[in-house]
Amino acid sequence: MTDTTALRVRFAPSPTGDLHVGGARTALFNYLLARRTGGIFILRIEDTDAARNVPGADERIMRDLRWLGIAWDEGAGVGGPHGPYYQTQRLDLYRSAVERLLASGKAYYAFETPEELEAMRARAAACRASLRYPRPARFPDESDVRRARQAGRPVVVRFTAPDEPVTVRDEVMGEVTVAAEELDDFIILKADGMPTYHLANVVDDGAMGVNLVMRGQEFLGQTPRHIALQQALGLPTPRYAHLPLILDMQGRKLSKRDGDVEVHAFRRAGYLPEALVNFIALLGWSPGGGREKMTPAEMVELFSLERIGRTNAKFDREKLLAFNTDALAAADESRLAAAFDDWLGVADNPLTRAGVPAALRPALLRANRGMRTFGDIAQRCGFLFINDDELTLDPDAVAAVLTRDDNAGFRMLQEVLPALESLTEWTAEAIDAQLKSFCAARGVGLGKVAQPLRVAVTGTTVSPAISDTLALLDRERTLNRIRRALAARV
RNA sequence: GGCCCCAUCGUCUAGAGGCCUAGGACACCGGCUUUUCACGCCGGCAACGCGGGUUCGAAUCCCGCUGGGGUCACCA
Repeated sequence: MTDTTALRVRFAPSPTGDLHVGGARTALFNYLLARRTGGIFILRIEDTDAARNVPGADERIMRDLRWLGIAWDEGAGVGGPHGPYYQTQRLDLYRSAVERLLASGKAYYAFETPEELEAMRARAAACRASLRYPRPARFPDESDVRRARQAGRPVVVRFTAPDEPVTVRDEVMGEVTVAAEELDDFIILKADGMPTYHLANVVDDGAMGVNLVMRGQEFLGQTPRHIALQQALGLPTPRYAHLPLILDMQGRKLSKRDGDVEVHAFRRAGYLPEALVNFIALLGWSPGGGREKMTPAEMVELFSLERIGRTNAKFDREKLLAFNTDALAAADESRLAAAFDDWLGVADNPLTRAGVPAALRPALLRANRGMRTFGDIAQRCGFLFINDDELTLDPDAVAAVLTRDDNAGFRMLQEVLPALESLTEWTAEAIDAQLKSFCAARGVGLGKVAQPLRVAVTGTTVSPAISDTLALLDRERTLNRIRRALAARV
């Protein structure tokens, strides 16, 4: 194919909820292909289902795409020469398409109620067949429409499906032919005057010059309808590339049941967008050669339609977690700081509720190297955001570390307290040195001292390295907490 | 159920007839490191769904079976 015109691709979500990882991958692949080929990536909002639209969902989807680093050249939020990019603002276009179809006998009015259609479907199902709408010998005319309206019946427009088989040449799935009998006279204009997805999608792709449609495989079966519509409307048929699906670990269509699947949920949990993007890029695509870790720029460089697979992929959170751990470890200081700030702005946990002073952030990040998500910081450092007199010691931790062996832990606390009190330079390094010399002098392992201290100042057995834990907490609060623990000893 | 798509370790995948005693990553198991949890390091386990062909030779090509998924809306 030696097409010299630039590729025009699009991502066309309906604003019915947050962007989930499946949609994010579709958007990503379209974006990568556009960047790779010097094409244009369009974002169009398909909001023709008034009942399902969620106010603000469009903005949230855009917010999530931006966070992922997926930028669009034309579309909602940025404008462009083919706008507006919200389908509810393009209704005239669909109506005139319907008019043309009606005028040329390629579409006709129908008046059944949902209940009647349901009954027809039930009858068809009884004969173990799916319903094909019975096309009338004579198409209703305007006077029939008037009568139907007066009778309070719904008025829809149906497309006259072709009586020839339709072949989709899909660039991922190959050639797929659907027999004419499989095509039925589907609705293109709903009773509320809104176009259905099929019509609006085809009309807009035509109007926006979209010449390659890349979307989820669940649409493959609909594509013959779209091609038939394009032909009836005199529109060119774009290239198609249907992506394999992303399933949950049970092998079912990804849903909320399997845990959070929204991009925003991962942002709030403390994932890095580059890790998420890298991970979802590998669901259904592979650069080959065992290559996995890539920067966005490398993905653009390596991406190609030919390397998209055909088998559905399961969404493995464990592997994503591993990617995030690695990305966090690989991020340089400024990147990490920026991502942490971002996370503090969107997450909701004891840390963010307390408000983390900017001055404390670098130390927090340093003390938590090896974390898997930013969420780990909240788990490991919550003790910093509790008042000394409100800190409660976990009974299990006390039993295991302080009272056990005839209060060995408490006694150790008693002994190490003076060593800490005498320390004036309160840095992790100084604390570390002091604790080590204390241990060396007594001939005990650091663990024997660290755990009692950890329980006394955090109330738990888990926190950053003991020197970091104490340094983070500050001298006065550390000593105060040790004294309180000792005083509380029965 | 009709139609369509798919089929390599538990998972994501590499593999485009001999390079495969099938490679990598995650998970898992074992060990090391260690001040807790993580992190890190080393090692190990683990797959071509089944049956027929084609071929000197098949994970790679063809057919059937089985299994999985999608779709059959006035949702997209």
